[in-house]
Amino acid sequence: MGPVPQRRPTLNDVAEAAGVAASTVSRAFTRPQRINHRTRAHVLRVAEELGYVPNPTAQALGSGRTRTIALLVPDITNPYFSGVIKGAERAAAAAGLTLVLGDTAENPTAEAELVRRLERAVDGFVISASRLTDDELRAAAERSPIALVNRATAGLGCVVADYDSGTRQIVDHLASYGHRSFVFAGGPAESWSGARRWHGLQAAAAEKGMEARRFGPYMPTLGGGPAAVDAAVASGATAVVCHNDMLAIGVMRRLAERGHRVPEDVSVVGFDDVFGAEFCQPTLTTLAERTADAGARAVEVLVQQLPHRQTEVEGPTRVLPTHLVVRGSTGPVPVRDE
Amino acid sequence: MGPVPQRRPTLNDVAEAAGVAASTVSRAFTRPQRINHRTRAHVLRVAEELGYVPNPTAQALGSGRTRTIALLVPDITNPYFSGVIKGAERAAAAAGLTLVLGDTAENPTAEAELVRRLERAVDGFVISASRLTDDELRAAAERSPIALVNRATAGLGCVVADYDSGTRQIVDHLASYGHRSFVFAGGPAESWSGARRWHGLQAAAAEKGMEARRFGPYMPTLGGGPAAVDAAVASGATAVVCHNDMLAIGVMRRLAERGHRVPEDVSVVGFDDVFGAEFCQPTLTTLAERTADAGARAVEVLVQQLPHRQTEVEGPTRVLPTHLVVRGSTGPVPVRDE
DNA sequence: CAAGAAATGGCAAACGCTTGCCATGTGACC
DNA sequence: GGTCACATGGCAAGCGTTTGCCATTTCTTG
Repeated sequence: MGPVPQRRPTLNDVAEAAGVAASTVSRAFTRPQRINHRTRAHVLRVAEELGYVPNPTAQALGSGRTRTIALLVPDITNPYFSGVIKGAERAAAAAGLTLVLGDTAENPTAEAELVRRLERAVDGFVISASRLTDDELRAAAERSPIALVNRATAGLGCVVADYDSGTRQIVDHLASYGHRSFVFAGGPAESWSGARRWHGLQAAAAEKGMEARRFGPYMPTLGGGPAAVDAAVASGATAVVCHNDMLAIGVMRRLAERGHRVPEDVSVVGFDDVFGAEFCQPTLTTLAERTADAGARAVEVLVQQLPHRQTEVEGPTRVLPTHLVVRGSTGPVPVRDE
Repeated sequence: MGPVPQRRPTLNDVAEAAGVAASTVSRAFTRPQRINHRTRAHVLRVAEELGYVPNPTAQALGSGRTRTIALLVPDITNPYFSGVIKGAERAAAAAGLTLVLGDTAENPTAEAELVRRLERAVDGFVISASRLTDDELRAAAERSPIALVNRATAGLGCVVADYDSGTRQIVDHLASYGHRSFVFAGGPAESWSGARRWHGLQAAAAEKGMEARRFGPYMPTLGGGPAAVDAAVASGATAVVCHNDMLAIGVMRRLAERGHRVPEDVSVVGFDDVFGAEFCQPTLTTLAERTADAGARAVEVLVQQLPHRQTEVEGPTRVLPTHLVVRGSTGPVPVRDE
């Protein structure tokens, strides 16, 4: 019933069949220029005939390289990360690497443990929206190459979205609709991108002479909406900028429940432009990032740090552009009768 | 700049430090009952002190088991699979297994190649919505244990949604609204679940004396919408059941573009209840599956087939229930003036 | 044509762990 | 006290590659 464990040909079988030493066969596969062209062709042909496929585990043991990298994300189900995953998947495949996926459940402890657990099994990590501290990250980077997505930590390879420009776009947009203030519904306290977003919003608001207040932290999910709304509404805000789209959509739903109209009574802005932002009700104005690009780029950055890098794709573009997608959830500031 | 390759303690280091043989240390970790309780405690303490962590690669080479499984999905970005991934992730972690993720790009060739490439690197596969033929799957199963999600192939472990019941629910729902016929906008021809869905719909329609017609195949994505709509509208359908939610949403958008109202002019039903279905415009009536459960269950089924299974969780429930979520995209059949 | 360089292939030692088999120690039982 | 089964630990042979080093050949050059 189970699979038949019929022995598969090994490198030695090929060596014997081809009448050469095992080392020659090995090199035929991994060091083409280290071996005579004709010998190589011969070996390859014999290998082909035998149906030989190198055993990745043995290769890893021998070489110390697993040709595998790990991608850690806080929540696989969050569509924001789907883009990162997809991009990383592609880039990894292109580089001949296998990708293992880890869900850290938005949890620093789980993240640290996952790193620990996978450390020996992979050649490096891409960590998206890490919840670890800079020191923890640097410590981990002592042991494995690491590239970060949406998190800048000195000394590590990082790929980040351009929040300075992005937040300014948001603030300008709100200002142009006459809003004189807004509320920021913050996400997890450990979120680096959350901090960047708030920082950028504050700076842009100051430039424009607008008032910005922060509430939270809230869960960056639909479920975070109610709490955020209740606080924001109580404060009399005319616009609420949310840590991400999930929260923004949760906020809009809660607003609807409470009888507030979007955007007539209050404008809502999100971050990420996730799948769904363009068909929720109303459609969501949000700051779009190039998530797939970020994932792919991070893998490239990581590959640079791997021993025996062959690619030299390195470009300076590690800050990825963002752009505001204006939809139906933002509008003119309401006229209050007070 | 790169990580310092400081040597990590090996099993032999621990053995030496503990004054026992390497085999004893090995067994202390992997065969608790094969060794004296006190010796084990001692070894474990020494290992702890040294910061020893077994090298998974070496373990794999020695034992032939990688403690890693692969999950193959047609499209990581499709929120339907996010649930499966999440469930599989959890179950794998619970079983102490590492999960490798593969995106087959809805492509049988890519899928087959991925299996081939990972075969030696993992202990088994969970394949979701496989596009391979039964024979191909069985051939692959000769070499590695395989569990299937939403695909039944004789001889393999399978976890499927209860489409017979689900499609009947859909048809009953439409019938109760007075629809006398509907159109099915089909997905990829190789899709097993697509076939099951259509089969169930047909059977249920026949029971109810309704007429059902099938169009397609269409891309099971937003982009598939336009083509599906153009065909469906031309046929004068009052209801269109779509292969999945992505297509359904694409269909609704196209309908709106073409000036048709949902559900007043035409009702739309999807499958999967993906994230977004509850807040698209209008909200989508759809058949919900327990995707995370399916992912988790499939991993359990796979684990059963692995050598040295310890769990005996096996239950007969491999057909997971489905339920229709009625929302705003379905309504009474329109009164036509002809 | 000699001498040194470069190309090529082989040998054998890792890589770090697992596991079959054997030796010893221990207590049970008669 | 002797026999035996069992518990426990050690030995050493793998597992299938990679790779440093050396020996031969084959080229280059002056």
